Amino acid sequence: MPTPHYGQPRYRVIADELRRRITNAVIPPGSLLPTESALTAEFRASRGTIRQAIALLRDERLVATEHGRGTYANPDHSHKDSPEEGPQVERRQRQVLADPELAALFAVEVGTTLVEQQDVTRINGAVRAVARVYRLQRASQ
Amino acid sequence: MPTPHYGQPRYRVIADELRRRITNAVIPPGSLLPTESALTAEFRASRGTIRQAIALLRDERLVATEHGRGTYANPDHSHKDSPEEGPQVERRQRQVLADPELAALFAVEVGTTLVEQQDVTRINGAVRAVARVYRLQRASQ
DNA sequence: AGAAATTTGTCCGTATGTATC
DNA sequence: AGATACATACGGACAAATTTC
Repeated sequence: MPTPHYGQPRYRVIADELRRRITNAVIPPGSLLPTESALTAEFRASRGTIRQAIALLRDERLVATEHGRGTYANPDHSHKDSPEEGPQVERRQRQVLADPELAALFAVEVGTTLVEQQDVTRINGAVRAVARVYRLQRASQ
Repeated sequence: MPTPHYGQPRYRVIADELRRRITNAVIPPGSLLPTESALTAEFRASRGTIRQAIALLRDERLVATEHGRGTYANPDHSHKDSPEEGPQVERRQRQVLADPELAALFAVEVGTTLVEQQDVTRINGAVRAVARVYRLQRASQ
């Protein structure tokens, strides 16, 4: 068979199927996925395609791969039975003292009080990004 | 042809070199990187290896790829032709080591390499805000 | 408008290196 | 030491989006 990939690419279809099995606990949390060669046989895809699919799940932190061992499902078991889906953001604000780099940027003395706002973005409980925004403290009148 | 990868894998070495050129403006912001086949010739690596290197930079948001067009360096066209007085943003990426606080958030070891993206927003030349976003660096594939 | 060339995207098959058991 | 499994790398083929003529 040539290489037709109308619509969804093969590796995405395979990733979707594996994701379904993991979220439905067909592949239980903490257990090993089938080996790459087993998946190669099951999906009739090449190893490269299987690895592309697994790489997608790895980016979602849905699996974790260990060299020479295998690929584990759901490594972070924050299993509070909370069916969270979309990203969740925690926002926190605090005062910090300007280090030399920030002081130079804001053109203030080192040690000047700055306001730091920190946003922690989580996807499925795993931290995806930490954003910190620094501003000068607002001069009150 | 054998496939030795002593020490650093080739795609990582190539990614490091391309990252250097971009941050040193040897490849100016907004410009196109050499095509995959050109990079194949220059580094004498297969196309797959070149694409692996570029994928790393894409994960760092250091480049952006468009199907049929090419891969752009530093996709942050913040300066248009119009001399606006609005806020101007300078974006910069660098790799930093996780301090204890970030390590705890990302659930990684202290010293793990993170990607930091810093945006400095200026209004009329004065720094108004400094934003730093931290993300995990993609491990492999 | 249309065909050709260019460039990235997907997929395959294979070979070899490296880590774990 | 041997077997198993993932990691890296090569080369070839065709698909799809864009640009060029």
